[in-house]
Amino acid sequence: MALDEKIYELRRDKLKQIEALGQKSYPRQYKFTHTIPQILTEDSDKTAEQLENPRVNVRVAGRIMAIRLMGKAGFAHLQQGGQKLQIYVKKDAVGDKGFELYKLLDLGDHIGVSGYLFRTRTGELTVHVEEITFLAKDLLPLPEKWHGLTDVELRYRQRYVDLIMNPEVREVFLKRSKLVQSLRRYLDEHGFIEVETPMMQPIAGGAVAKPFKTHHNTLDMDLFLRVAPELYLKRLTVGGLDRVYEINRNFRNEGLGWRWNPEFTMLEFYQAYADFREVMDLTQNMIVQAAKDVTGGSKTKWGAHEIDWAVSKWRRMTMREAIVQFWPEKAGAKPQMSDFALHDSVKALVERFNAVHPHMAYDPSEPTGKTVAALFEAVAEEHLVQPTIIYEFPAAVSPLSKNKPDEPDWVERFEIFACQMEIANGFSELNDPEEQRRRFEQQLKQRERGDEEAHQMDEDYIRALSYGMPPAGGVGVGIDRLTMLLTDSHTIRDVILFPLLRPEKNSTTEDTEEEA
RNA sequence: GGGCGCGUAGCUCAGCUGGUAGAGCAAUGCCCUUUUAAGGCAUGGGUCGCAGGUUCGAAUCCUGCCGCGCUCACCA
Repeated sequence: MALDEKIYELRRDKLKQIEALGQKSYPRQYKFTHTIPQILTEDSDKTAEQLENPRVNVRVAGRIMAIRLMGKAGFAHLQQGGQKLQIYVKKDAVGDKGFELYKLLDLGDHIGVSGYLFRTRTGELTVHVEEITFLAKDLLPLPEKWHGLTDVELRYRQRYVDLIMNPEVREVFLKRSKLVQSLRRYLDEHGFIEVETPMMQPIAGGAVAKPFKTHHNTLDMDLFLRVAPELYLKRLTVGGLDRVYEINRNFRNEGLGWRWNPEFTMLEFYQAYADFREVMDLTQNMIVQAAKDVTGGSKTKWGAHEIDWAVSKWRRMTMREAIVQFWPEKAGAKPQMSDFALHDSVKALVERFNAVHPHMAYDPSEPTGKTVAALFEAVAEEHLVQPTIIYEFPAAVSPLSKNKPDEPDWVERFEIFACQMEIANGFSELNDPEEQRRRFEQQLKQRERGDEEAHQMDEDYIRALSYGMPPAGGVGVGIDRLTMLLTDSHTIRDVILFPLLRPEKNSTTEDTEEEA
C-alpha cells in the first residue's frame, strides 16, 4: 500500500473515532460570528488588557494549517480567506472529550471553535478555545509546511492544493476577478449591454486563427468552437444594439507558450457611431481605470520593469513609425515610409533585418502587408514594454476593418501593447457589404495558397451587413494577458485556474477511453 | 514539431568516477498546560517515471517511450 493510502486509511479511522466522541463526521453547517480576516482587521491592534475587558467572544471556522500538541494543551493555526489565526486548546477549558477531539485532528481538517481572544506570552493574537466543533476531514496529507507545493505540474493539476498552500495564487485570482468587475462596471456605466453569442459556430470567423472542430449528433452537423465573437456582435449592431459587449472564452487550436493558452478569455465591445480613434480612447481609459481598481495605483511592477499606466505616459505611433523607430542599427539605414509600399522594397527590408537578427519567417508569395505586419512584430514588439498604442495596420491582415481613406492598403486599426504583449486590438468596423465580400474573397485566395488560418466566406454576415450596419468601432481585450500585467505574472498559466495539460497517467479518463 | 533540462518517500530535496537508498517536514507511539519551522525519545514508510540494453552488479552508463519545465518556430 502506498504511503498516502495508508494515511488515508488512518485518517478514516480517526474520523470514526471522532464520530464516537459525539461529533458529526460531515456536519451541514457552522454558525460563525467572525471570519478570520475580520478578526485580524478588527482586533490586531488591541493589547492584551483591551482584550480582557471587555472579552471578545468569537466563533470562527477554518482549515488547520499547523498543529502543536504539548501534553495537556496545544496550539493550532486555522486558515480562512487566505489568512491564519492561532487557537489555543487547553484541556481544562475544553474538557476531556474536547481534548480527545483535538488530539484526533490532522493538518488540513476543517474545524469551528468558539472562545475568546487573548494574547500569548509572545504577543500573538489567539483564540482561547472553549468548544471545538469538527467540520470536515482532510484524508490526504497536505504538502510540507515550509516549502509548500512548488512542483509546477502539481500546482496546475491540483490547483485546489495550490490555493490552500500558496496565498499569492489566491491573490492573483482575486485580482483577476476585480479586473473583470472593473471592466464590466466601466462598460455598463458607458451604456453598453452585456450579451452572450454562440461559442459553437458553423463558420469560425472574426479572427485569423485555426479553430477546434466538434460535432453535434442530433443535427449531424460539424461545428467549430469560436475563435472570436466578432461577427455575431456586429450582427447585433445591425439589429440596433448600439453598444454591446461580451466577456467570454475563445478557442484557438494553436501553439502554447507563455502568452498563449488554447482557451482564453476576451472582452469584445462595439460602439455604434464611433470610429477607431474614439474606441481607442475609451479602451485606454478603461484599462487605466482597471489598473487603478485592481492595484490601487497607476504604477505596477512587471519583473524588472515599472509600468506607468497614467494616460499621459502612453505612447502612440503608427506601425510604420514603430518599425522605423526600433529598426536595429546593425541592419543599416532606417527604412523610409515609401519602403513599405512595394513588395520588392519590403523584401529588401526583411533581407537586411534577417542578415543581422534571428530570422523572421518570410514567404515571398504572401501579401506585402502581411510581411510588413510580421516585420513589425520582429522589429518592434520586444521594445514595447510601457503601454503603447500602435495604429494603422496593413489591409492584408485586417479583413474586417475600414480602409484609411487616403491610403487604401492601410486600415483604421490599432493594437495596445505592454510588456511585449498585445493586449487589445480594435478598429473602425468595415460595414460595406460589397467591400466585405471582396475582402473575404481575398482571404479565400490565401486559403487556397495553403493558409489554414485565413478567413472563410460568411454569407449570412454579408447579408446582415446588407441590411445596413451603423458606422462603429470595436475592440477586443485579452483578459488573461491584462491579468498577467496587473499581477506580475510571467506565464499565462499562472492566471488561468486550470490550464490545459496532458491527461494524467493512469487517470480515470484514460481508463474510460480504453473501455470505450 | 525542433533544441536544452528535469523526473528518487505524501511534500521539499541529497545520493561522487556503477557496489544494492538517505535527510528534513508529514505520519505512528510515548513525554510535555503560552507554543509557533515547538522540543525530546522511539518506529514505520521506496516498482529511484516506464520498458529494454551494457555489466558479476544500475537510482547512477546507453537506447526508446511517457510526463513536466524552459526555449525556438506558428499564433493573440
